Amino acid sequence: MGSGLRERGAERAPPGAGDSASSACPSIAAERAAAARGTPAGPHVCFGMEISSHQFHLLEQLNEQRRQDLFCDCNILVEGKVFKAHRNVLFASSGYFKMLLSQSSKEMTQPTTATFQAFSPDTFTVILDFVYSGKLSLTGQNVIEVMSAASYLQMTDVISVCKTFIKSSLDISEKEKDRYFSLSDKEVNSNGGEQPCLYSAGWRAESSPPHSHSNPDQGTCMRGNVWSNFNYYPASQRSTQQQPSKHDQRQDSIKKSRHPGLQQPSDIPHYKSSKLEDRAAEPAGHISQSEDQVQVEAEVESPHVGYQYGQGSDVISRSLAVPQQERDSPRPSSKSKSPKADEQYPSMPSIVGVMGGWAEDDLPRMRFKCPFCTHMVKRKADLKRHLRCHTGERPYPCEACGKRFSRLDHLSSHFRTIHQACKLICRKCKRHVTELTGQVVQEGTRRYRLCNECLAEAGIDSIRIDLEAEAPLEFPPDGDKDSRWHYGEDNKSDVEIVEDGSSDLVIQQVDDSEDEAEEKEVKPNIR
DNA sequence: CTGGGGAGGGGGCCC
DNA sequence: TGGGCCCCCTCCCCA
Repeated sequence: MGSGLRERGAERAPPGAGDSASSACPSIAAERAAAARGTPAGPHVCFGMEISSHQFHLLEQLNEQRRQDLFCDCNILVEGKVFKAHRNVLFASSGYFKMLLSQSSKEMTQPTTATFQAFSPDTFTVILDFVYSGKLSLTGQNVIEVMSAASYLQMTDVISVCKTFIKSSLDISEKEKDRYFSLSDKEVNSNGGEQPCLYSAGWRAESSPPHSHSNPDQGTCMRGNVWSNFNYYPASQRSTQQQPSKHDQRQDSIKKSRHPGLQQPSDIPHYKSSKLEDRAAEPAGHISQSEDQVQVEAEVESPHVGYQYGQGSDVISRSLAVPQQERDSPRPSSKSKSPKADEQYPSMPSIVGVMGGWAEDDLPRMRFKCPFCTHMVKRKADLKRHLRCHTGERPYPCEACGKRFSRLDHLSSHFRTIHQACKLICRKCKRHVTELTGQVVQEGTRRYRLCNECLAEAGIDSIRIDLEAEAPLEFPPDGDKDSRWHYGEDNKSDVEIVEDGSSDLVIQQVDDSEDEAEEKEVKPNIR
């Protein structure tokens, strides 16, 4: 229902009114509309000159009018508290209001009234302040509710920022972060832009925010536990990601179909936890995500986005509105381990042990409750692991294909299955194969086995490959999750690869004994 | 349209 | 406490 109405609303939307799914800020909407027309936004159009403060002042004026209740033609009732606003601003900022107001647009003479029970007045204050100022005041206490409200109101950018806020509050070490960068650099260098992960592209590469309503006090101020002015630039204004290669596009298509965002963003924490979360606040069926939203989430999921770690007062730069010098400056040393999330981000919900029933010995049993949902676990470590499904943190990248995982065991499983062809089963006929009856076929970074019959059927000639070349995919040494897997770097020159011209296939002779030996050799390195 | 299989992801729990 | 295994579920692709 929601999506249908929303589409109708979008159809009626006047040009430049902004995209329901992606524009939470009117000025942003105007810029996007201009971009869609292939022209620069606003003042650029006629005179080629830009009055950078115009949009900011315009918004400021609208905000002032709202405060003084001037020209307000929309009343929003939230749990008994009345908020005054301008319908055109709401229309341009929220997909929900766009739908609502486009339906009631005929009665323009009467002020529109909307009533909400799904969130608190405080939460709506944050939302409305953002709409009229571009500043989102997030705290560890309100972020979940703000995200929920933004979801309700179909304000994708706000959702994205909330997600990033939560994500950035995780305990991700500096080392890990550096790994992202080095991985990114390496991929860019070695693959000429082929990389399925959107590590460094995005805001960091952005030389200057396209926002013309740059705020003098832009940036964040951490006052106690409160993050104020959690500013950001909408996803659509960030630099575009690098073009994936053919192979990655293929993988991306899979990813996108399965996960509407490159880095598994369907692990959109907010949605993903839905099975456990109390979703009473969400309207039925409004969750369908638009293309824009997918795009936004794909970019937001980029591990670097908005990550500027520091200690003490440096934490300020963690926000999305990273000061320019911060964004351009080199990353801090990877050797300095970042403090735990609890210490660094005290405003995040803490892990709380609760009494969860009774053990067999009639002693109360301590359990740990997830601060984001109703899930309870027996062990703190399990809760820590569980929290990743809310935050979307994926600290374990596959060096071979770049796909990231939230858990090391999942990564290991993925690697064995996809890149090591561990299953002694012919992928085509499903028969068991041995080193004599089958061979490993490499297709891109994927490896699987085919029996000789299926190989012959496919018209693929086999070739004996030096066993040293049999292990182009290595696990990192020494259990360090930050270590990387070297994708044939050392062996590359020795590998005799036979490519099947038609299908980009590479055949390697199966030798199970050696393969297993390789596995044994590899396995200790996983940890 | 449907069922089977592959892959990913989450939880429980052992080491 | 983290790593790893097992189990189960869901999603997606394909025949």
